[in-house]
Amino acid sequence: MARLAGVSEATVSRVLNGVGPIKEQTRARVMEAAKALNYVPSALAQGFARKRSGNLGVILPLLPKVNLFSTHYFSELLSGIGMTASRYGYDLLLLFREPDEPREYERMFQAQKIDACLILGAQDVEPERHALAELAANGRQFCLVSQRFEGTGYNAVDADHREGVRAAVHHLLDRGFSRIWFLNGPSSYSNSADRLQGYCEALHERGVPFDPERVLLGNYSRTSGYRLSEEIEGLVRSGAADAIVAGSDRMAIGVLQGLKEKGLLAGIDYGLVGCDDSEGAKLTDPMLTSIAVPFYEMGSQAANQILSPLAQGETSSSFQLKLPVELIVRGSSAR
Amino acid sequence: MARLAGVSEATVSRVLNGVGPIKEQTRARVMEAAKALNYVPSALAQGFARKRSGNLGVILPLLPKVNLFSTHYFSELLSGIGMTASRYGYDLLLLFREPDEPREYERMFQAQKIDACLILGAQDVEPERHALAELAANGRQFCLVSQRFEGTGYNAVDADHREGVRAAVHHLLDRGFSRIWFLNGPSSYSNSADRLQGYCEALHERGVPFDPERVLLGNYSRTSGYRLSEEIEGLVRSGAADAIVAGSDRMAIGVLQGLKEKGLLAGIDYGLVGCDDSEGAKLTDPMLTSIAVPFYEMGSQAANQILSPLAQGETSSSFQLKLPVELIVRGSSAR
DNA sequence: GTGAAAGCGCTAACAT
DNA sequence: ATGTTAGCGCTTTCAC
Repeated sequence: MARLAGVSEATVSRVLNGVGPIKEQTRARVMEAAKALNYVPSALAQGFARKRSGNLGVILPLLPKVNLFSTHYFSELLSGIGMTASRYGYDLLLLFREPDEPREYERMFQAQKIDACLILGAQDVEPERHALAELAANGRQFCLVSQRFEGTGYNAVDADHREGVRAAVHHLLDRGFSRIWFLNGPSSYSNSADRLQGYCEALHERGVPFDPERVLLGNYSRTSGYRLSEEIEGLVRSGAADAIVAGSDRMAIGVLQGLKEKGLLAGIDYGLVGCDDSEGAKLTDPMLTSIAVPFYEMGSQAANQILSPLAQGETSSSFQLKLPVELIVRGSSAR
Repeated sequence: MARLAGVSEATVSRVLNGVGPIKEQTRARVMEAAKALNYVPSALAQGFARKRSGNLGVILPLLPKVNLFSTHYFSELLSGIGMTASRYGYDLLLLFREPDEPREYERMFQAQKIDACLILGAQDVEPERHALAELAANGRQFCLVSQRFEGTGYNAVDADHREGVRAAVHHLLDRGFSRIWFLNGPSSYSNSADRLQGYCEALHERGVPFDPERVLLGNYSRTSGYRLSEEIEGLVRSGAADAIVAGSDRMAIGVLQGLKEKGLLAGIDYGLVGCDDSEGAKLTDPMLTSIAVPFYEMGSQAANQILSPLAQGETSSSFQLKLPVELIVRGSSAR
């Protein structure tokens, strides 16, 4: 060890960790020795001694063949999380949640693999609720990203999907569309409920009665949108619908492609808006009007909220953030 | 500890690790106690004792605003790596490489944060070569994914890009295109050289002389393809080019969109093929003919090759895998 | 087949 | 301001 090089023992620890008072001279001597020996402390031993791993767990669903969420979603989120975590000296431990396996979040804490965790793509289903309750019961630090659980007070960072869809509907109404349908995703995602609420709210604000018949259900995939385009064609041709707001770009793109095959063009024959402003939104023809979500920022904030108290040894208070979204107008909602 | 519940001490360790001989009776007693106490061994202490972290490092470039690689690429790769790693009881430690920071790969080994690592998106530049040489010098287990370094013998898993582009060129020639240009990416990626070679090879096989003038240079982004579409328009209109093979779907899509704005349609006015068969390939109109790369499989194999010896305590031999790709024909190369 | 004991490399009281 | 010492929770010789 660097003890040979220097003269002391625990002092090395103090110097390297910047703890306690140290004479500038010895500090210099230690640093020098460390450099000379190219000394790198073992994070393993360190963690063991201070009972923390220095890892932030990131739990994410195993996307079998790309579904539900756009991959864009994950990579942006991960980058945001990673950048912020590294600022606090934390590393990311990636944990894939396999579809049917039990969710053993608590286990990772017990094993001391992670000091805290962020949960992406959670769903409001029983096993999930149970796993989260277990974490909460043990006082674990965790934060849900893009999903909230009513009546729990769990930490969460989300985007303001309600407001996004509200803006989208207003936009369509402003453009002269009046029979707007809403294509939503599964209700196990709180996002879905949020968007539906935004849809209703906007209609209400403009004096348009809400008609539950005008809500369709997909599963967030492009295929589900494509499949529904059959039904939607009829609606558009009969005049029952003149615009669609879809809960994801993927579904919107499915609709756009399906209707195009049937001779109906987005932005001309009907208005179309997606959600998430994924990369795909710029690839369709016409390009897709969509609601941009600050994924990077969400990841960054979630990591910050969780890590900042941990790093300072402070006790953390619960938080629920809702970040603003932005309507990006493109050709699919022209007229 | 479970020692109270059972009767022994080190025996618990033996039972839980399935090491050494143990009477079936005691084994049962220990297991029972473990279950009763809901005992989960500390991976931290375990790692400390046996000097290994149980983590597989995954190094990836911080994609600032999505570039070079499609995000599809990373999520597929990560899933493949994650699945395989979990089979070996390893967790993934994600390490973002910031653009200009020194690449401190070796440091993560010294700190014992990881036992081995996979490097994604490496480039053939000096700092990278240096960092890798350092790893090799210290006998670290690592594997490059989607990048090779000539004359080094480093472990690598790659796709057969040469063969992919070769197939693409043959396909275009078969379809009656004859003045095929190639839009390549930066030469710091071995992929780029591979693809160029496939391009030359195919032309050669069909008796078409290779003309270096017909090679354009982009940076793998959609924008770079879009920008080049200006030049390409001229080539197509003058008859100097009637088809393009691009080194990435992103560049191909940029070209497709740019030329469409100028009134030239892929699959009608010219042939177009991309690489990677990303999600975007199915979103353009016409859809993009592309070369499918088995990213998931590549990740899975890389993890397997690295982890399998580690887990068995065997010594590992070096490997260079090249997985097959598949040409997916769609509208952009019709005629 | 199972205990006993040493020790992995560091941190954190406690002394000085 | 710095040295001493006792572990952190496991694995692993080495005896029995």
